[in-house]
Amino acid sequence: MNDAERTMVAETRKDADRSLTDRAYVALEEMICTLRLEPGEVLSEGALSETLQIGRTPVREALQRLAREGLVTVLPRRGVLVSDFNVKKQLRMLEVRRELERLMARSAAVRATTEERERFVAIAGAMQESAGAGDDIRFMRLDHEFNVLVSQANRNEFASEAISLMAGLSRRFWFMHHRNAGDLSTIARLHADIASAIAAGDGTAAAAASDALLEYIEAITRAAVDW
Amino acid sequence: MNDAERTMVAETRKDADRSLTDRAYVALEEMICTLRLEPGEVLSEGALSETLQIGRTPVREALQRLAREGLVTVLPRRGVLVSDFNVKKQLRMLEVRRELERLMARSAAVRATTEERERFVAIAGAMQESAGAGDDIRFMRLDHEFNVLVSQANRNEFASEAISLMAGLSRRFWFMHHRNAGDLSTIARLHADIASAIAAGDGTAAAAASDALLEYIEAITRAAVDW
DNA sequence: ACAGGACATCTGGCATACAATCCTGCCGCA
DNA sequence: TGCGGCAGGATTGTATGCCAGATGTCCTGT
Repeated sequence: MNDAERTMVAETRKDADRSLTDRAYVALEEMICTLRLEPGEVLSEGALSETLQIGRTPVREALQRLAREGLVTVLPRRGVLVSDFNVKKQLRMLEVRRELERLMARSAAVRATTEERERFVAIAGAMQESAGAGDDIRFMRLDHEFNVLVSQANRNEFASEAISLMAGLSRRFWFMHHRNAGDLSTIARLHADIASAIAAGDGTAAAAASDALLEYIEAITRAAVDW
Repeated sequence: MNDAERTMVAETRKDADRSLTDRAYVALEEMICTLRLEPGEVLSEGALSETLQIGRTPVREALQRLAREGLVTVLPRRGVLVSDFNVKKQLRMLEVRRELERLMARSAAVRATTEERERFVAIAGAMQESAGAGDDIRFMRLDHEFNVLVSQANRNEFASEAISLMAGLSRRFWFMHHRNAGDLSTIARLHADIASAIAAGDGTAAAAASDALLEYIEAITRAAVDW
C-alpha cells in the first residue's frame, strides 16, 4: 500500500473504524484550533459528551491528551479551560521546534527513500505553485502533507512524537494569524527549500533551510504581539 | 516555599494527596523501569487493578500515559504489552535527547536564578564526591535532582515535556545497564561539567558539555549491544 | 491425521452510577 | 448593610457493569 492509498483509506474510515476516543480527540482538536471553542472558555466533560454524542469516558481521555498538548487545562473539580494565547509561550515553543525540526530535516535528507524524495520534489513544486496562485487552502494541505512526510522520512519516532506535542498549539496560532502572516510566497519558498534539500540528500542544507524557516516563523510570531 | 520544602511536602503527601491515576502511574512506571514487570510481559487492566487495589479507570489512564512514553503498547482487546528493549531505538532516542538536552543546558545557563546556580554548584561538587566514593545510589539521586533542576531552570515547559516523554525509557535502560556502564567517575565528571557551566552562566560551554555527556552515553549504549 | 469451524473465555472500549470536592448564592445575624 | 456560614448544584474523580472483538481450544467431519 503506498501513501496515497493509505491516506485515502484513513480518510474513508474517518468515522467508521477509529475509536470514540480518537474521534473525540480529532473533533475537539479541530474545534479548539479553529477557534470554535474560544480561548478562556470553560468546558465540562458532561456538556462535551452530550454535544459530541459520545460518552464521558472517551471525551475525558481525549481531553487528557489535549491537556498534555497544552490546548486545554483541567481545573480539578471545576472544569476544563481552553488555553489562552500567549506569544511568549509560542516563542518558547519555537525554541524547541527549531531544534527538533532541524534534526528531522537533516535526518530525513539522509534517510528518506527514493519514493519519499520524489514526493518531496513534488511538494516543493506544488507549494511554489499554490503560493504563486495565492491559494492558501491548498498550501495548508501541502504543509500538512509535508509535515507528515518529514515525520515519516526522518525515521525517528521520538522526534515525531515530540513535535506532535506542539502541533496543536502551532496549528491554532497559524489559524489565527495566517491571514496577516507575511506573504505566502516567502513561506512557501522556505518550505520548498527544505523539501528540495531533503530530496537532494543534502543534510546540511536541509538543516540550514529548516533554521531559515523557523527564523521567519519566529519573526512572524514576534510581530503578532502588535496585532 | 523553596524547593527543598516543596520536595518534602511532595514526599510527605506521596500517597495521601495525589490522584489515584498519578499513584497508579508512579507505581507502574517504577515496576516497569526496575524490571519487576519484564519486557515482553502481557498485562491486563483488570489484573493490574486488582494488584494495585485501584479501580480500572485510573489504571487505564496511567497505562495510556505509559503508552505515550513508549513503556507499554496497548494491543486492542488483547492486553497491554511491556515494551521490549531495543538498542537501535535507544540510539534514536538519544539523537533527540542530544538536541533537547543541549538546548536546555544552554538556556539554563542563561536563565537560571542565583539560587538555582548555587544548587548547580552544590550538585556538581556532590556528584564528584559520590563518584569518588563509588556511591552509585547517591549519584542516581543527584542525577535525578540535576535533571529536575535543569528542567526547571531552562524556563521552557515544552523542552521539559518533550524530555519527559523519553525519561521512562532512559531510566529503564540505565537501570538495566548501569552496573556495566563504564566508570561512574567519567559520568559524574561529565555531569559536573554541565552543572558548572550552567552555574557560571556560560551557555556555549554548557551546550558543549551536554554534547560531551550524550556522546559518552551514546558510546555506552552502542557498547550495550555486545552484552 | 488434519482442517475447519463453533464456542468459551478473556480483553479492552465505553457507558453509567456513585463519591468527593469546589463554587455560588442565599439567608440569617450582627 | 455587610459578613459568615450553610446548602444546593455543578464538576471531576473513581468504580463498575455491559458489550464487542479477538484468541485459543475442542469437537467434528473428512
